[in-house]
Amino acid sequence: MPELPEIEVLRRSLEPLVVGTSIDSIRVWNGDLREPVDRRQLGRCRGRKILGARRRAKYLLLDLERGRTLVVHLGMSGRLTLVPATAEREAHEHIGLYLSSAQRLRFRDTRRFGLVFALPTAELVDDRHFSHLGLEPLDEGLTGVVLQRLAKGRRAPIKSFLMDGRLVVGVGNIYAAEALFRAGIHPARSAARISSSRWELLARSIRQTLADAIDQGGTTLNDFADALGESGYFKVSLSVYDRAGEPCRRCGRTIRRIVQSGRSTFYCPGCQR
DNA sequence: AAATGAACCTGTTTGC
DNA sequence: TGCAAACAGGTTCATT
Repeated sequence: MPELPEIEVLRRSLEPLVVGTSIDSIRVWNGDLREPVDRRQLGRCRGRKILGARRRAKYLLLDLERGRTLVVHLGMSGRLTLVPATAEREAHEHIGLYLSSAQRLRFRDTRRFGLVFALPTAELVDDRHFSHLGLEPLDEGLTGVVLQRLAKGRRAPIKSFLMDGRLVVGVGNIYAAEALFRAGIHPARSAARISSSRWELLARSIRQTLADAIDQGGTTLNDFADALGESGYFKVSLSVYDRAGEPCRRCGRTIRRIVQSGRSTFYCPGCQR
């Protein structure tokens, strides 16, 4: 479900609800995720107050008292929602964080591509999950000039470039397609063969697309929801993603679906060159 | 080094 | 109707 906008929406919805509460206890019903849950390490979060909620790439970071950070990644199908502490365990609910507010932060992930772990806050930047990550697209550092420099010598398609987390983070399959549509760039075009002016346009398009999606609560295709279970509305604004066979809203040509690196790509043959 | 495909999972949709 | 194949928002590893 989740690309940068969805995680950011989750972060913003969660922050006012949990900051200031303490983690009273932690229950791991099923520690079988992308990496096995380290119950011991997670247990060290117990008794600590939640000080803030940050985001890095598609990771949600809950900063705790005394220098620890709880990290959550939703993978493809993960959800993190706040429910009453007494709520029944639901199907595929892996972990419950019982808070001092008598609520439970429920992590559930059907496909188990997600992650939950904790570590000293100071070790975050050097941790293997974070140390190789690229630019945050909403930061000032993401400019056409910088992107073009990163693309030097890369002949892979621009869509693969955008989805490579070592270069730019947070842009997944939906928003790569949408940003390229907005910039009028064909997804199969080699990254090395994009002009300076189009790199500037693309940088702005990425930022605008993500910002718009955040404003509309993210994209709910099947089951994305914020901390209170609310769906996002950006789906109705999608220009190309999952619209194969339908007419382009801008030029009327039929949206196409191709496969790149094993993932579906959607684009308009009229608007994107 | 860069690029591609497969793998990790379960649930839902599609097509014969 | 039933069954099997295809497909799904991500990341990482192995192989060219």
